[in-house]
Amino acid sequence: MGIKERQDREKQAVHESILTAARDLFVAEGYAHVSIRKIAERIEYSPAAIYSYFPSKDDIFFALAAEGFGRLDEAISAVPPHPDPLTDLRGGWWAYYQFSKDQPEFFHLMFVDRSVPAITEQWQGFDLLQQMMTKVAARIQRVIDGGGFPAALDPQVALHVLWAALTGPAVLGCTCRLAPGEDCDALARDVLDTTIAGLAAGTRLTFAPCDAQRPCSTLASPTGVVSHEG
Amino acid sequence: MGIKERQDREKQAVHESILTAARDLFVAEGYAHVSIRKIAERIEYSPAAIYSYFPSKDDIFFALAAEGFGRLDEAISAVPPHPDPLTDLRGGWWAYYQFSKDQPEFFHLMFVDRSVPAITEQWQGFDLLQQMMTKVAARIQRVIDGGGFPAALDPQVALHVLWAALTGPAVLGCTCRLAPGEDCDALARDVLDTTIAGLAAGTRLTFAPCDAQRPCSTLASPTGVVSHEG
DNA sequence: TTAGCCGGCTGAACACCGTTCACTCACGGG
DNA sequence: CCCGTGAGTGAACGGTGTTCAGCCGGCTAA
Repeated sequence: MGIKERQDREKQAVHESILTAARDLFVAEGYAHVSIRKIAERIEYSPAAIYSYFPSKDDIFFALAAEGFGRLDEAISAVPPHPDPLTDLRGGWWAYYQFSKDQPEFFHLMFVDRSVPAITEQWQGFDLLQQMMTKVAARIQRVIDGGGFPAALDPQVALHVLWAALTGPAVLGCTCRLAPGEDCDALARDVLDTTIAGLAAGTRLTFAPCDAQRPCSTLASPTGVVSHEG
Repeated sequence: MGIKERQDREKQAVHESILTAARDLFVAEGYAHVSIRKIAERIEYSPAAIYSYFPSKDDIFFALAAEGFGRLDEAISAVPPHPDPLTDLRGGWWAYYQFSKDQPEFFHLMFVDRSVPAITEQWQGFDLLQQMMTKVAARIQRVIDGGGFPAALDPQVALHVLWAALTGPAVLGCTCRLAPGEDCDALARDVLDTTIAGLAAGTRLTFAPCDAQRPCSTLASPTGVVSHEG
């Protein structure tokens, strides 16, 4: 009896079409111009129908954010490895910055936006983000092993410092906070090189990272709850 | 005949009360929760009345952003000068980061928000921003003169690198992109120290700043750009 | 084959939003 | 004193996210 299966497939197809419509609108016109009614019009359903697939508009954007991490991971993974660990690390971070230019709406949603509370509330729950961090930490470790960074440097700390520093030019770029004509790429490159140089110089660092191995607080909220239904 | 003067004063008072109401709502509930109707209710006028004082809601937020630059300038100026130029510079940038924590809504509006086009369109028109940049450039010059930074370092470039780098942790902090329990202050401190160390190390920089003295008419042409990105 | 149920979907509505506009009416100028 | 001006209003327009009663077609059970 394949009826149930067919129905499930049909449901899944509509679910997917909602995300596709949202994504298309989102990329083309930006987060602010995506509305439930526009999505509904695209998929030729009534606005109310969407609510049997997603509990709220926010959940659609949460799903898009999750997809964004996949895209970012792909973009970073697409960089060919370089034999020199430092150049390799640099390439990975440059891909992160490039992502903010190539997919500004995704970048903004993932790393800047405040209007989708679920994204910040479930920040720890983005597995791909955690995996990317692990991969980058490994690259940093290789630099340390190669003598490019001090042996005392904690890869997790360096990761956060690089991430934070490079997020700056990415944000200034995608929110148009540079003078017209100023080259955001050059600024990002300078920030990246300067940060790498600073790390190499063995600056004393104070940040205490949190990760699965090293949970850093009792504040760890259970979260959960998001039922994308099934 | 003080009638005109009184009328002007009254108009000015209402104008001011609109900004006050908007600011109070804005700081208390965030940009997203400020509406013309709520402002109108606070000042006990009809929503339509506001439109004879501001052409649109965006213009109210533009005015608040301009005010924000005043607040930021005050915050930075309030840091007592330090005899050591590098410590002095560090203190100024720390005040910038602290501003993002003390006035997150203002910071977001000024440096992150994309929903008020006027802010980015008139970015160059914020005199206080230009003045702040000039002041910071002077502080950087003092560090250079004191030997803390290489003589070849362009203060304007260093300014942009520091600004961009430090904006990163500020954004990650005020958009809740760190794990709960992770210390954003420590991260900001590390980014600041790392960036300063990187600048001191004499990293070759490529950014071409624009300012009144050095308008960058033609799009800055990066010389010999590396291609990690492909 | 048919009766009945189940659930996906719709239309209408609610409570908001920014903005516009015809209108009122108190006030000041002549 | 009368009239014009302009500040302020109420109502409306078109939009938003979201909810809900009810319809109806397809599936299941008899």
